[in-house]
Amino acid sequence: MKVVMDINYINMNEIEKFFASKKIRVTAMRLLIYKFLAEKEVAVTLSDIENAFEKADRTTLYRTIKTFEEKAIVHQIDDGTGITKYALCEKGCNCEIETDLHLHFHCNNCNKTICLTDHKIPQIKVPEGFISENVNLVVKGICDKCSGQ
Amino acid sequence: MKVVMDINYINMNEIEKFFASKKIRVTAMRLLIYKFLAEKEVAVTLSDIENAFEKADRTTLYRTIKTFEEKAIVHQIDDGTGITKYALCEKGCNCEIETDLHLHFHCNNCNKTICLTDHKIPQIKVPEGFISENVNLVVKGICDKCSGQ
DNA sequence: CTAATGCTTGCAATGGAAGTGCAATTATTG
DNA sequence: CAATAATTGCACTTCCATTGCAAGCATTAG
Repeated sequence: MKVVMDINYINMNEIEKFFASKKIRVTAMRLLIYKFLAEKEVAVTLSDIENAFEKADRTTLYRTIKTFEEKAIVHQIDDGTGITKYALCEKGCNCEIETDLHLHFHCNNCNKTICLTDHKIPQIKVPEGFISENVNLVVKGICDKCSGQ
Repeated sequence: MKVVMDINYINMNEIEKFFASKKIRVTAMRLLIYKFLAEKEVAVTLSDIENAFEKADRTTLYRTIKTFEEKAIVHQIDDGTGITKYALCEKGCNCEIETDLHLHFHCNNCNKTICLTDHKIPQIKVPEGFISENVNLVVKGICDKCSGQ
């Protein structure tokens, strides 16, 4: 796939180094998708990415995201809309590590889902015999932009 | 649809009264599905119900569950598997009321999802400007039955 | 530099779950 | 019993997730 590289080269170099550190190949598609995610403040669906890159194949986007997920570059968010969303992991975010989970906010008005990375999930107690490995917490309501009006 | 009523009649009468109090009609299908849910300790998917009542149409099961949901007889659970699950509301469970939310536990081993009705969700703080209306919390790990071995 | 290898991409197709329109059936009410 | 309203079953449709295979491109060994 040929793309016009109208994107910041300095940034790109950094991303390339980042990809190398994650031991994945640097491809145009991956760079573009990474950049797209980095520019968004909200979690996106596969369809969002699809619409942003209409020339690319859905499968490629899908597998790119899956690759990112495996390498802990993005994390999946299940916000209860039924559609899986994705967002870049923050610096130092260790999504694989159970204790590092932040919560997600889903706005019922604008339908956007945001990572509240500063808001760690409190310790949840589970009954005797249960072993907690992972916690998913989604708060639904009205986001700051929608409530401000 | 004709069904063999090989089920406890005394129970059935109670369920009928319950349905009446919820202002929904008593039908064979609804009684059977309610009984099915009551006998399960875990949240079930539409497919689970489908497999249990192979003679019934999927649409009927689907709409029955939707009716139950509207009348706050069952509540939906989104446990992150991507498939919506349902469980009976407990006595006094007010799923419509945001403050009454309990957490759910999803076992990564047996793949079952359980309502931990005794475990209320702690108050979650959201940033300035955000309005919390609803909280969904799913803990994943190993359940008591699977960890006991 | 070139060939061999392996990862990446695109196309086509599949599968599963959710949801809807309509007609037929069943229950309720007057 | 007749009229009305709710419920059920069938046939589709839509949408998202996922996979197999072949072609293309990048990396490595020689």
